[in-house]
Amino acid sequence: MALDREKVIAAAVELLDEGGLDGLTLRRLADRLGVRAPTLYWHVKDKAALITALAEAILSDLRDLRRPAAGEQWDDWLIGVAERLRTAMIAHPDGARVVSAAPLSETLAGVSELAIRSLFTHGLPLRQARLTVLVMVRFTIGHVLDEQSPRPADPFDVDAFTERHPTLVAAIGDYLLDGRTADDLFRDAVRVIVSR
Amino acid sequence: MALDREKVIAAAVELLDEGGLDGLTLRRLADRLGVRAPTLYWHVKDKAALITALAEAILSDLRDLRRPAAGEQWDDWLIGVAERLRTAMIAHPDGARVVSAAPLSETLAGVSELAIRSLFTHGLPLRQARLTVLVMVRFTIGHVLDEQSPRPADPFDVDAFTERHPTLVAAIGDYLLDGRTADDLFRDAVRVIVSR
DNA sequence: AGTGAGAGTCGAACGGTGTTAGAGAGGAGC
DNA sequence: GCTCCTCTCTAACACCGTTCGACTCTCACT
Repeated sequence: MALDREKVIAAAVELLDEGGLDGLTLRRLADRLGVRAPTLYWHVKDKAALITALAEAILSDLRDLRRPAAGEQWDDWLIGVAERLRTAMIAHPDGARVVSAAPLSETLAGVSELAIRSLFTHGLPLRQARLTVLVMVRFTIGHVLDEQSPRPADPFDVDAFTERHPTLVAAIGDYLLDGRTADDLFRDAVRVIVSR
Repeated sequence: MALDREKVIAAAVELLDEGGLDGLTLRRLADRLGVRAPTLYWHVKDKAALITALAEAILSDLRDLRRPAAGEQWDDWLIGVAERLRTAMIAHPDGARVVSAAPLSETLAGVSELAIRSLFTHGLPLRQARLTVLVMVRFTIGHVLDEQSPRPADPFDVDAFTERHPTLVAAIGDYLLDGRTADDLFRDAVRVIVSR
């Protein structure tokens, strides 16, 4: 029944799910574990280290990533990877903020490693493989960051916005016709990157 | 000599430049303005509102953006826009963090509006124009976020990292040969997005 | 059995943070 | 003279991450 690092991080994920990154506090985390705040410093060096571990936990779904199946197109495969990355982050409030706050995720490095190697194996020049994967990963983080950012709470004047940015609004409107979802938007966006 | 919102934001930019986002504190900001912290609430609703205004200030260089010149290729033009966006954010520590923390930048909406319209004018279907601009903007933010994130301070074992991710390291090494810079990497990355 | 060394937790405190309430100074307009 | 509005203040609240040093408990070894 002893407390260990793993339990601390698991509880931190719960707290993140309930109140976002701002709701994650060392004192609250300690409360949940039936312990006082200074105790956490025995298991975790820092709050920054906690968030790094949190990022790793969020991305853990990507750890069992497989290379492309025989006969699978590399672009379809890479789109699938991007979707899994987005899904993992979007599963937790502020998930993208947490991942982008972590200096260099080991899991993300593993994903990039595998992806570059797979694209290279499928005939892309090494440089292009690297660029494609880099753009995919960073776009996905930027995109989910935007998806998860708070909607403007201030009195937001839609009409004035439409008047200032008619083409932007028309583009959104055009896109959201016939039942397209945010998932479709993301997939089509990634297609821009991996278009062969 | 009276304090106004504009001066508050200008001082906030100075403070951001000196100490990053963590160094930007309402009390420190008040100090610099020769005033006490609660006074700031007369000029700015919130710290969140201050950061939103800060994002607008950071992006203000993009306000005088011109449409593509006659005969200019739309892809070259869009790369230039991406470079200006990156330059504006990179000019301040945590610039990308500030921009990504702001809910929806008016300036960024203006840039997107102009870019979508320009690409559409140059013959791209509206949907593709929108997707291209969306990916460009969000990739650029994600990229600069990464460029500005603190290098891993922990004892970072380069050899072990290389052993775990050989292709990733080889890709970086290959890229940084013959004097290529981070600017070149960014331009080539954006090229992946706007390849016609 | 006694002792010593860790592992793990604690109370107390430090120096900070954003934010609110309410009082007061100063000038403009009647 | 008086009121209204703009702007700044003091005081305080409820937190925050973090450090220090003391305490308990368990276990291995003599």
